[in-house]
Amino acid sequence: MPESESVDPRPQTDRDTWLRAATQTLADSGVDGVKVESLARQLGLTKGSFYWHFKDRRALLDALLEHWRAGRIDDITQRTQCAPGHEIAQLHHVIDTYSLARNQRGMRVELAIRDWARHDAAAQSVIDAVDAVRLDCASALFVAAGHGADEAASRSLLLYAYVFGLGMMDGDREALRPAASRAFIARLITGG
Amino acid sequence: MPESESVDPRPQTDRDTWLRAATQTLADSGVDGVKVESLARQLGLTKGSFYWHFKDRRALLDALLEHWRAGRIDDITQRTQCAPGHEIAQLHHVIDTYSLARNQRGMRVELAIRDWARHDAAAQSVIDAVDAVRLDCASALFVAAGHGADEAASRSLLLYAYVFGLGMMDGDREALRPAASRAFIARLITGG
DNA sequence: ATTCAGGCATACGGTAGCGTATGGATATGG
DNA sequence: CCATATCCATACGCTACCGTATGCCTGAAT
Repeated sequence: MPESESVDPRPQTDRDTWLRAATQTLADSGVDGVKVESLARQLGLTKGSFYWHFKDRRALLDALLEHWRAGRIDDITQRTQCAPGHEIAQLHHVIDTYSLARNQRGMRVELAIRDWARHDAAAQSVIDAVDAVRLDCASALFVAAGHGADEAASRSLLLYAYVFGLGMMDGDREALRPAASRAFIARLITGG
Repeated sequence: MPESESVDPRPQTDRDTWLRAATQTLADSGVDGVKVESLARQLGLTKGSFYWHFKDRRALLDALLEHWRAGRIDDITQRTQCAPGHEIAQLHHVIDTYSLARNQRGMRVELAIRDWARHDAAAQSVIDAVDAVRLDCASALFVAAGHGADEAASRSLLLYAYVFGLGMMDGDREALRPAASRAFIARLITGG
């Protein structure tokens, strides 16, 4: 009985299969669409498999949240690092990352989790943590570009409220927003 | 047997009771929380009452959507009329209407319907109609204030994306947005 | 008083989902 | 060859919800 601290060589292979399917369903149908038996049918498995990998449905949802939180924070910290003097350009890149039709899937996941957070404390906690990092990183860029702390915070809030509001208003179809309009709005937000 | 055209003296009293309860539940728990038997318990009634007033659950949801659509469009047309020369002030009033903590309930209904629209064509159609009126009315104010058509459309989109994005980001609790910050953001959006 | 329709309760069948219990299969190490 | 652990299927009980069928009650019209 090796009770040593060498816990797991690689036990997450099939667990991640469930996580991926759940994330996809979350993006497509919201958190209420993430159902154990529904996912099992989709994967060609049964509940027996699920309840071996997860204690219950809630454990899957918590794992989903944790995975998303870690991924988002990694993404933000990477995307907000730039050479001095290029802060505004970097902020424009952040805006494009969210408002471009590419990676529309990420936006759907985000919106689903935000809606979920309206009824679930754990989801709200993850949203709060991710938003705090986002606003801090964006504010740091604005400050590095020469703005005051208050203005930097205001512009950061406007930036993220805009990109998520836009993602909510034109779900996937990007009609009514030509490139010139997006560029004009981005300049208003960044002050560039 | 009076088969005349005098159809209904007042048959909507109890129907509206169901509609009000459904709207409240929609705001609190999303569309998936609007359940016939749950509403019946909440109202101290049973399904027998519900299925007398509504054909099925879908009829309740459709009535909900239609009621919201009519109310929103009335509200917009009223709120975007103003004396010449006061267009920017009127736009600031529109922003305050949404971003103020007051009538946070209206925001919750709005967010619930927007999330609902991601899976339901009827809800999406209502959202599209309301958004079109909103953007048109706001654009008309910007144009009356002297902006070009393209800039007016861009600023209107930024305005609504911001207020809904903000409503989504800080669900009800209005921390991190002091009055000075809100005023600064509003000036950026309106150009005032 | 009788009739009749509005308004609601009760009772039923059916579906979908959650969680548990248990057994089968495969593989790996002793 | 056997034992143990991993991974999954089957089967069960339970609950919540939808929609329908049907019956009760009350007030108003005749």
